[in-house]
Amino acid sequence: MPELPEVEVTRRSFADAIEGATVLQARLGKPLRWPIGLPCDSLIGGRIGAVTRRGKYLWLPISKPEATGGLLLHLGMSGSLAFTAGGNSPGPHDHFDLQTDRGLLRLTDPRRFGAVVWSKALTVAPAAKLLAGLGIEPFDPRFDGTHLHAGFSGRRVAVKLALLAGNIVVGAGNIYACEALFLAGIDPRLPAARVSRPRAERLAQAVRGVLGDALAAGGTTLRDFRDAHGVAGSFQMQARVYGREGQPCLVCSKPIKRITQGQRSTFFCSSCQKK
DNA sequence: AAGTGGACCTGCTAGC
DNA sequence: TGCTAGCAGGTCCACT
Repeated sequence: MPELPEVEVTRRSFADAIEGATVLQARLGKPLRWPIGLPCDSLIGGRIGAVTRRGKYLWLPISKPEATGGLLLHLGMSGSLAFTAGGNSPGPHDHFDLQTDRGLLRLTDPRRFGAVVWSKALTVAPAAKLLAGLGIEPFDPRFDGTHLHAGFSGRRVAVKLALLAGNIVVGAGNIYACEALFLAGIDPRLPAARVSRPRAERLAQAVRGVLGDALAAGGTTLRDFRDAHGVAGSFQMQARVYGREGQPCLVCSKPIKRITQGQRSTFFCSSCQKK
């Protein structure tokens, strides 16, 4: 589900409300991607700080007199967070609850590719290791065509896969990588190293543009994405290529193609996107 | 080092 | 109606 816009929309939808709350109870459901790394009960009494985001991870600082640290959250493919008054008993896909004096933060994640991991700080293990390979934030002013071009140099992989890898720039998952390449007019199969400087500049702008548009639209809701208050996103209405196999390109009317790259679907217009 | 493919897990849909 | 194959928003890890 969640690429950078969905994670950021989620963050914004509950960060202010939960900041300063005190943990009353915590509960785990079925195992997620990694063990949380501490007994849930030891979170009780902790005070929640300002929620931040790095790539597709959220960081929820929790401090106690005797222990300070936080929870690093990832929504995987199918995760979402809800922040509610509470009272509902957990369903079969609710795998983490953080009951606070201001409401219940609940992670729902059917496929359980998501994660909730305790770390004493972002700068130490295990958080530091998980964040170590991440590329630059797309809204960082230092992210531009020069940065992309440098990251692509020497890479023979297809540009789509280089974008998706997240070690050059974070945040563009399968939907937004397809969309950005369409907007930049670049064939997703082009080897990354063969993207020229000017095209890298266009691509950087396209990545930032599409992620920004998606953020403004509240993210993409293909099936089940909701923010922490249950609000769906609407960017799927604006998608130019993703999920549109066989439908006419909005620019040239030729049918959108679907191919497989790295065992994932890529949607593109073979007429508008050039090698 | 970079590239490739498998792994994790569940649910939904299309097709027979 | 029921079964099966294929697909899904992510990313880590082992292997070449």
